[in-house]
Amino acid sequence: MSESARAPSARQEELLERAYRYVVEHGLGDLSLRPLAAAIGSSPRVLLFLFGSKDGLVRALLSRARADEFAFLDRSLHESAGGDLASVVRATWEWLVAEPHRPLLTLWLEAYARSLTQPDGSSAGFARQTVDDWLALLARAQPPAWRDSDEGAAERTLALSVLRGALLDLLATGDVERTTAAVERHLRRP
Amino acid sequence: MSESARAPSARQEELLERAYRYVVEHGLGDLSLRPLAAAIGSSPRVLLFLFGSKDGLVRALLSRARADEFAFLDRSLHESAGGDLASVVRATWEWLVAEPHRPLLTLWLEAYARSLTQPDGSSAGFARQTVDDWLALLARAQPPAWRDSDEGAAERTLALSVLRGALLDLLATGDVERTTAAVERHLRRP
DNA sequence: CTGCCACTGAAACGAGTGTTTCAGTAACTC
DNA sequence: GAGTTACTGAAACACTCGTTTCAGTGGCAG
Repeated sequence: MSESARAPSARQEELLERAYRYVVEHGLGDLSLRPLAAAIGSSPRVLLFLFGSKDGLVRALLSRARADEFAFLDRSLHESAGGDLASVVRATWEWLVAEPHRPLLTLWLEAYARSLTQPDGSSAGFARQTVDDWLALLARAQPPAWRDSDEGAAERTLALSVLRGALLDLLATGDVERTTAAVERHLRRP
Repeated sequence: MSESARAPSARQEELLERAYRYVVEHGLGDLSLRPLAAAIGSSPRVLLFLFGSKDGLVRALLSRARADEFAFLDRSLHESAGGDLASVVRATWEWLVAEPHRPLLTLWLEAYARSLTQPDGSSAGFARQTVDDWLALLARAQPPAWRDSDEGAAERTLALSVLRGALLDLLATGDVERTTAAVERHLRRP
């Protein structure tokens, strides 16, 4: 009856944190319990005990990744409180372009692709959720009247597309200058 | 000495074609020789004989996928020959948004993420190559003088970002109207 | 001291993996 | 007919996988 994922214990949070750092480095694709356990000083037995199954562990890791995303979302929302859409986009791009975030963003993309490939797997809904979350964030930076119009929806969808499209380019080429210039070019037209 | 991937034989092309159709449906992530072979009326032995290894097969599949991409690239280039950047982008989006292409584009995204996660794996360079190919296509739709400037590079990088960002949104939400409106919104400003 | 509880180690289980070995079969060349 | 070439089937090999079984820890409550 035990051995499932109830309220997270202290040990569970600690191991999740270490596993998360491991996954950000190595990706989700060929994640395997034995190498992971060895790297973070644990054992498959314990991971299975704490998270119920490998699937449960992956779910926990993904939700941990979303926590990172949320943390930035909140920070970005407060920093540019009252700012217009352009300033939110600019602040977001600055965060995306920072080198230390690169592995995290690669993991994010992997989870995104995963949730599309296997809609019923451990990463189900991941892609859909991030789209909704970010659109909601951008909506808050729009004037309330404009926000509810179709054109307002198109405007923030476009803003999100520019950010994510440029991110795809950045992750593949590493070309900060060109991708930043593209984002700036988008922003310099009202 | 034999059993490697030399000049593609007739049988090899036939099986590659069937395997490709299988992979477009099932993804690359948990591709496995025995189920694949069973589905396309072959055997692991034969696939290994014809492609040398599973890695060789995956490489062949990815290059087959790129052939699909190239086919569209060429068609798009001829159809809108002499057209401006906006018309090329519009034609491309029409192709991306067509329902039958959805599984292919999901596979494309999976390969893209793969090549970022494991830069030395079977899909090495995939992301980088598609970015370069598409940027080159868009460049041909720009006036020769403008094309070589930094602003020209930023303009086509932005165009590509809009297309791929909107594609990410489309694949996750399936919302054709909103994503199309976003692309159109981008196009309606010179 | 007793019982409970969260946690852990060692080893095994059964299934699935890519790959290899061995033994062919059909077709085409000389 | 002999030899070469391209292809194929059945079975085994050596592994890794997630998961389970069994047998414990150490700590804290009654």
